Amino acid sequence: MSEANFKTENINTWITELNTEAKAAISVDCVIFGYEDNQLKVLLIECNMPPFEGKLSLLGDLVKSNENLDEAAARILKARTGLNNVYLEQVRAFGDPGRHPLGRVISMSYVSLIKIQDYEVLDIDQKRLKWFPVDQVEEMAFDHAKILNVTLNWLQDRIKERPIGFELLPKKFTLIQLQNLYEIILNVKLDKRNFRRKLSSLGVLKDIGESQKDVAHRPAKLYSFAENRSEQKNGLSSLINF
Amino acid sequence: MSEANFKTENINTWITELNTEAKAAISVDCVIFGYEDNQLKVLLIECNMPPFEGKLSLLGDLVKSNENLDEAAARILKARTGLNNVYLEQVRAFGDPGRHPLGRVISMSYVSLIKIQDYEVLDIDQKRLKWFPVDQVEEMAFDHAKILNVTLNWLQDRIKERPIGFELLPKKFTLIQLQNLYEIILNVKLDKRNFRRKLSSLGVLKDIGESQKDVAHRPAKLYSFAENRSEQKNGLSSLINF
DNA sequence: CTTAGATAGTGTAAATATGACAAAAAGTAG
DNA sequence: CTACTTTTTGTCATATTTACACTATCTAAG
Repeated sequence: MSEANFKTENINTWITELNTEAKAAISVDCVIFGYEDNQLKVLLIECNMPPFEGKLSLLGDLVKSNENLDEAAARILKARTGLNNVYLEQVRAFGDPGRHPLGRVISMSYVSLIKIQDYEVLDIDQKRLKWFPVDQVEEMAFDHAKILNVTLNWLQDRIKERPIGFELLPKKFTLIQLQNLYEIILNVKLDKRNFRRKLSSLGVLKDIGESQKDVAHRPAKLYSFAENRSEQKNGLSSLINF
Repeated sequence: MSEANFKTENINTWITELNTEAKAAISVDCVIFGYEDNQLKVLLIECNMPPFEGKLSLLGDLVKSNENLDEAAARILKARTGLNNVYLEQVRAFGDPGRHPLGRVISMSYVSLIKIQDYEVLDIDQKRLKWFPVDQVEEMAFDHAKILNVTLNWLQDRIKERPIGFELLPKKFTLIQLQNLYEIILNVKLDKRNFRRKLSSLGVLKDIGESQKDVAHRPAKLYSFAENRSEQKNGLSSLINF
């Protein structure tokens, strides 16, 4: 019986354990993605905690005692971007002992997708907060490089299955913008005509009858995202042809 | 500034917070699935902690201070089933305040798929441990009904994308068994010929040249799972025709 | 040995989805 | 009105999916 401590089904031992060795701090780290200049970017802050001074860090905070995990993530997101009601979802928990130099901290990573244009600079920490292209992020604090990596892989999987790419674009976007977004996030080259055919069969695009302005060529039509859960049968997997 | 506590980037406040309100107990709850008698079953234990005495509970334990989350899950699984090296994956974290009557406990749910025939009864707690068909689980302790529900949905999504159904069957199985498994987990009716064609195109089935014994009819051929990551392009989604 | 009973195993044709591919249309700038 | 840039659109060959029913193989009973 050294393998597992079944005393934990005894209430007194539970109480004891709950108050001693098993306690840890709980945090949430938000991986906030944006899309700008044909690049997938992530919002990071310069860390000032030893031994990671100067390294980049995800936006995280401890979870408050009266708060659930989703609420904590929403609070962090709101505080950093000023945004409410944006795409926000838990990815998974990271809890290696030793992942935090000050003690045991279990962190839930959340992914958020925001329309970068809607983002208000709330950089109360004097310029320590910046968008970084995901493929140009150098060293990170804690295990945040791993968290970012896992979360990015998660996003790549998810965007193939569900129509969430829109969350990263302005409310009105062109089909080329949308295609570029997919090409960049998935690191593939897509066929324009096939991409459009697939998308229109999904029925989530709404032609809003407007066009681009101020471009020195034929303006592209603008679309918006119409939630329309009709034909999600095959997801978007087949957008991809290598 | 009332929205988020940015003092957490100050090391002294971090240390303070890490040692006061933000601490919580960390646990892992394993949702251990098995498949038997044409039913998807989950291994549960009768809870003896007030106020949930007599209710059913997932198999969980506190995470030890020197242990990471995956290790904790593997330990619990080993202790309860005697099994090592089986399918085990983190699903997500549950951390509502108040989810545990004795204080704040953050729990990571893990899903495990086991070949129920390999399971050794390690019921040191006198018969409180039992397999329950997932659709016949009545009241559960804590928020375990929610955890079970989320995890089951996760399994249903995942089994459509990756060839993990095998994990629930004996090493040698028939195609009909495999089809039944999918039908029951996904709650759909599948076409025998289409199911087989799709599966053989995936290239993960190995005909082991044996057949069923002791059946009063034509015996079915036995197959085993051959890890063969060739053609996972479309997953198994198209197994399904409604 | 024959037959009945039970379940396993197999093929094909029609519809749909995919992948590869290029020319015409719509605007701006000079 | 011409040159330039970028958007938009269709078709055909191939692959995949769906719908559908009969034959093969074994045991058991007579």
